Amino acid sequence: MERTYAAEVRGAEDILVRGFVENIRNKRKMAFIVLKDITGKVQVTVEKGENEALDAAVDSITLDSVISVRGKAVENEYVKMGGVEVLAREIVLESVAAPLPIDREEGKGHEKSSIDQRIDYRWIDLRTERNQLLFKVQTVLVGAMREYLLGQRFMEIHTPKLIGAASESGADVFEVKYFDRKAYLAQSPQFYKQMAMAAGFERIFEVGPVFRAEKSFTNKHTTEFTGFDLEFSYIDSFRDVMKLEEGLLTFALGRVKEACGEDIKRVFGEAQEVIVPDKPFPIVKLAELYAGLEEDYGYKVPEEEKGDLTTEAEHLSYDWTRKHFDSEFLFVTDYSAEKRAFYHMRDENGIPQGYDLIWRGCEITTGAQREHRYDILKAQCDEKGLTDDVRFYLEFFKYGCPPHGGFGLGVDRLTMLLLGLTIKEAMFIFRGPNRLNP
RNA sequence: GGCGCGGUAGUUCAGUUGGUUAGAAUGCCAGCCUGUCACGCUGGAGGUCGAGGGUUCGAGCCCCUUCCGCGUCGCCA
Repeated sequence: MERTYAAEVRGAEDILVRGFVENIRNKRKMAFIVLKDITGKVQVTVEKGENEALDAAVDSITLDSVISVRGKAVENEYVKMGGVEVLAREIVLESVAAPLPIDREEGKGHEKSSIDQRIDYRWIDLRTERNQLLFKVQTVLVGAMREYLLGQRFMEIHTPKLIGAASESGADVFEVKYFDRKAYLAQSPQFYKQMAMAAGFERIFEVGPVFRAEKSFTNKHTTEFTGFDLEFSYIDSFRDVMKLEEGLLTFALGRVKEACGEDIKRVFGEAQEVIVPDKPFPIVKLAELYAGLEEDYGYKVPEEEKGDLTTEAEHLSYDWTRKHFDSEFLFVTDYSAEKRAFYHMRDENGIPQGYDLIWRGCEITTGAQREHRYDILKAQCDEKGLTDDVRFYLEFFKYGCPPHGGFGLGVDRLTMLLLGLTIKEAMFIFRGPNRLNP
């Protein structure tokens, strides 16, 4: 018999619902079971004393067991939850759950277990409506971004994550054993994205894992995350890259609001409003941002930090951006060349032609026009002392390569900020310096 | 790596100046209860107080060592 989803139960003579037992109120003559599946919840009602097998099943059900229930669906205004119930004729206990080792939700007189404890039993934690909505939102978000790009002649590619040379800096990559040699986990698809440009692909993107061997302990860092990277050719300036990202995010947020905006507010709180930008994102130079923060909040950057954005400034920028531009997004440009990657193009004054995008006070993107002229690129590479490490990469630019640029966007950070969470809460499974399981 | 904080029932937490048998809520188990919906009521089980050492008549509490974890900064997406 075909299964009916909990949210779709209406009056019916014979129906089958299947799911987890979210709650059970087992009384003398009656039992009420709240069954939950991916769509929602429905009450299963059992009139006891008529069917021994049924009574026995009810008595052995524990919280979070998995059951299949056949019965009659009746619309009944006395049922607070959904106004409909399934009067059970048969209950099959598919799987019995032992008492749960964590509390997923706040209950009477207690908080839910800490996120770290919940991650130990993440599969149980993920059963909540809240967490399942999170991944629905992420699916809509990434799906919309893909749709947007496919509509603009982008191709989706998949670059290797197992690489032979420690790229970019060499310090923050994971080393793995590769037969009798060493290999490394890709800390960015950067070089391969650019190789695709040299290959004449013109416009590509990739959604895939990125590994960073950094002992970062913050609520927005993880050692493995999902990067949304793109790169495209024949641009005139890094402003073209910013323009594209602005269009992409505006489109994707529109889709998220449409599909999940109300659910997000209901589940994650009224304050979690999805705001679809309705005008261009403001753009400021890093020095201008610091001047603004000093003026409005008395924030002074330490001299040695001036070329980069500090965490405190990043947080302050949220309020500052809303106040001055009525925007949640902020493009920041004109970082110092020492702090930026060697492959960023620089102008005649040595200013990197790139940007960071800050959303709700958190960096979500670094983008730039890339240096595609071999001689200049090699010189910038020499300056950072990386030439030996990236010899293969430099080859990409020797045999013809269009001007191009692109950016990398953190999918997990995007999700986290969208729902007002920390990185640990926003990821399917968090990975950190002290966390390699489950 | 720097700085800060913390480890007490399955879970979330209390635990007074060092003083009998370490408490509560929730969960779990048993019993009662025709319609509950955070169901209710009664009873019960459940602890090497992270580990080791020390001070003391006496340590969950004070001291030392050690392990584990978290927060935050730097780093970045």
